Amino acid sequence: MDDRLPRYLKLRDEIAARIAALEWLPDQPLPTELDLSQAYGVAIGTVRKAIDVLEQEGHVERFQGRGTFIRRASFDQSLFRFFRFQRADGQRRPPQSRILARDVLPPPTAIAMSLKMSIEQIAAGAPTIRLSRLRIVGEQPLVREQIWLPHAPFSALADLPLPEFADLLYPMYEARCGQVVARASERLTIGEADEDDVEKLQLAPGAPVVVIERTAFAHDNRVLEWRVSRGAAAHFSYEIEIR
Amino acid sequence: MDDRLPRYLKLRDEIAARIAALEWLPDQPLPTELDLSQAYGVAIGTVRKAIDVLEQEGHVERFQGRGTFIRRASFDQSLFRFFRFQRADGQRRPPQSRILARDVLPPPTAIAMSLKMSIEQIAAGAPTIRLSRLRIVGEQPLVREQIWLPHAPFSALADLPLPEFADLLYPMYEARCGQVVARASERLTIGEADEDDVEKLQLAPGAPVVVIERTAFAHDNRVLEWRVSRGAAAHFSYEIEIR
DNA sequence: AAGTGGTCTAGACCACGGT
DNA sequence: CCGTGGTCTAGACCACTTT
Repeated sequence: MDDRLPRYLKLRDEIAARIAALEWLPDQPLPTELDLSQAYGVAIGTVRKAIDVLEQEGHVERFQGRGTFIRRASFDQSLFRFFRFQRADGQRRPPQSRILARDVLPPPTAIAMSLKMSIEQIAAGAPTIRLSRLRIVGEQPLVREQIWLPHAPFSALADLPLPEFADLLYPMYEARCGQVVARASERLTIGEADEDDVEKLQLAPGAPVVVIERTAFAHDNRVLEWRVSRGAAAHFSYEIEIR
Repeated sequence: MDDRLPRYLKLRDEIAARIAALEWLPDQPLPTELDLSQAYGVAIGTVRKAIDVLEQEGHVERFQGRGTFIRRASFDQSLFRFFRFQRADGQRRPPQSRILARDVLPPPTAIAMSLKMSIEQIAAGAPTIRLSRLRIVGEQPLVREQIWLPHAPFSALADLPLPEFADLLYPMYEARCGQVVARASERLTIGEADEDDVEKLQLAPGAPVVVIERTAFAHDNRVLEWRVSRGAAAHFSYEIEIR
């Protein structure tokens, strides 16, 4: 704790720590701004500025009249950020998901590193859960994914019958494992269709493929998930605003 | 002007209009917050909130002790956002630019639309300036670009001898034409190497190519430039934070 | 030393959501 | 109706830049 920091930033850190400690879940409001100002002995304007920062960082969301709430990432439309793909009727619905396989196994070193597993865990052969998944819009397989989860917080998913997996995983992480995804970081590259791409996505061998590697984080910066998604480059389109 | 809008947003709009009217250039400070609060008859906190918004939108930049200034876009590193490419010594320097050609001509309709030219202008065959450019890091040609500019504001560049073009265009737009780029929007897709790519970027025919279309805007939302950049997909890598 | 934006306070009133 | 966050005020003091 740096005494040179302004009060509102110190307060931000204190509240961020309580968020990281899971003191509130996305459906429970934080204390009101007045309560916080009294509890920490600062003016309400200072509390507001601290929460401004947390809001900009994506940790909380404010609703006038209701309160301030922990924010959950909502990437329902995330595939559509990268792939233009519409159903015949022009609608955008979350793609269907088909789990092809689930394995419980110690991860390759590179993936253990991406999951920020400790040296001890890696040496001890700590297991992970690997999901292989196909995402389908209409009848067309669009993207195939491999998803790696640390076993401990997600053990409930190691035994769940495959048919009970929903189309969207993040709500399941929250409902079944109490894990809230707060943010993610992604890396895009271009590769070539491998044998599985040819078979599962019906691509020509060697066709260009967009590869998206995503690391998803909790509010306390624990890595919750590492996934790699592959889809035909022909469908790829991505738009950015630069300021 | 909507009377239901809070005061700080109305004030934001007033200042934004003055920015759009080029009342200040990036090196001249805006009036101080105290001056603005007196000029508009609001409290200084309200002025600060209005400027907060303008700062978030990327219109202005604040410097404690110096003042508040119009922001210029600085995409010096913009190619490196998309292409991993290092010099032998690991440094990242802005790529060199070689202008291959400059033409003054009426644009194809699609590009006239992208430049937001009016129907009348298009019908009258209003000219544009087209630059063909190669961007080179070390000895390696990395990206080739076609850049289209509306003729009127950029006429100074229609006559400038090609050797006087600098590696970075946006500072030239400002210095020679008084045009400040405030923001841009980009669209990424994947294509195949065409004949020019094969020749100028030394790619195999049909090799995957990343295509970046950029529209650059002034503070008043005039389109200043439309450009398309093409580079080998093999060098492509892009990272995003999602919140 | 003078002038700028940054922090902090204390309090009033407004707009919205749920009871 | 009450409680929430949102707006607005007036003023004090701090940190930094320039003269």
